[in-house]
Amino acid sequence: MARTGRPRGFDTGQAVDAALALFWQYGYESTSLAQLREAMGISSASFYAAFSSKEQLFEAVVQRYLSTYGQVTAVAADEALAPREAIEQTLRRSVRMQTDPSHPSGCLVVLAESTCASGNQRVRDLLADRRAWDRRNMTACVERAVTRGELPPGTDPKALAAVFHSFLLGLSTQARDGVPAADLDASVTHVMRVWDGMASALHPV
Amino acid sequence: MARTGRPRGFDTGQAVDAALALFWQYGYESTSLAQLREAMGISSASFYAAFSSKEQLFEAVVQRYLSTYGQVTAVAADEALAPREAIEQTLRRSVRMQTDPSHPSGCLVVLAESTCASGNQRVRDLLADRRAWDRRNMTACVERAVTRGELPPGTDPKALAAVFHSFLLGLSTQARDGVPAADLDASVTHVMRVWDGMASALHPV
DNA sequence: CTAGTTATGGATCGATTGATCCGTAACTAG
DNA sequence: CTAGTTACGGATCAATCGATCCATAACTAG
Repeated sequence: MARTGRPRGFDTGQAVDAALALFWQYGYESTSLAQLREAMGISSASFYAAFSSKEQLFEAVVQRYLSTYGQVTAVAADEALAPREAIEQTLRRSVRMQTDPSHPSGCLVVLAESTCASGNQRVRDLLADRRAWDRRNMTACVERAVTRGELPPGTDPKALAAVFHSFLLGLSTQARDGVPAADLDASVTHVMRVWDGMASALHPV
Repeated sequence: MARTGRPRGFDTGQAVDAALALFWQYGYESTSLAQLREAMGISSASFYAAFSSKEQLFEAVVQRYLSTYGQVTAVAADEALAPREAIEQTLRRSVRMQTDPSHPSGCLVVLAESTCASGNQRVRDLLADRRAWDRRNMTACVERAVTRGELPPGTDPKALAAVFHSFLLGLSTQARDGVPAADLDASVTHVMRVWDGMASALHPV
């Protein structure tokens, strides 16, 4: 059944996508309501009727980002994949996504709120939670690899995961600084040697 | 000879240090003039007489940062060191510095302006220049290693440097997210295996 | 001493911030 | 049709932004 009252004059999904592009480019605090309203093509009243506040809009934007672009890191949580493959694919897909010229470079989760006023702790936590999730997935990959006998028993999962996660986080700044995608993709091949170096201890010559 | 006129009632160096702490913690845009003036304990007039503008104060702050905390990455430019040692020390010192609880975590150069309003491009460039400098130093380390016969002739300096630089850049976000220094230091040991893996091609079994 | 110079506190600037309010338009239910 | 509901454009809010101005204080040169 159709809802009563005057119908909304704009598409909420498209408005969130427009906001996503702005928050991704400029970050949370540096994107103003005026910018958002102009990109959405709506008035102040319509904005608050639809999204309640800047912060709640940002939450919707993050949710949208995570369910689309952000999915590139979800392979790390796929237990059907071999652990090494899961991590390598996480890195390669992240490189490709973050350097895609059809949208702002880097990752919104890393860039949108690296530093912020103390009043926006909620926004920071929102993104920090996702980073922690990625980190846990990568750590779990290493732990699974040890269980499966693909890495030596003495492996330190936290330290090894920190290598790949740090590399992943650094991609955002590199992408923003204009490092070519080809260089980044080649560097993924190199960083995966960390894994192989650990694994080679399992096959003594 | 003493300068004429009423003497300054505060120490400029201490004021810059106070500003450094704020910009490091909250970033450039999120640190307000009111915060800065309160931390410095001076009035608006004194502020502008001494520093001209928020942007110029930030430049002084960056200069101060680079000549102190930021020196941890300067070892990468030291050609007296063995290239591998230079890179490893850059990473280890960065871990120690960025996790030191006596000041804000992470690196100001990476965190203070990852995203910004279009009007602050100047500030962004200021920090991006330093990141590019670090990157060039690390690339030069790899190139020197090839010249010195410590890495194979076919090595891709850009790709290999991208591994270490991406790892370095990622440290800031990890430090902000509270990853323990011990985990990060252990991960440096692991990431250096990328270098050793390349170098081992020089010594076929 | 006086004249010149610089720094000070504090009021204040115009612009912009995120957010609210109001009268009206556009729709549905009955 | 009328009554009820929701969305609209646009004016406007208090707060804060970075920055400026002015009268006065505190110093030096002569």
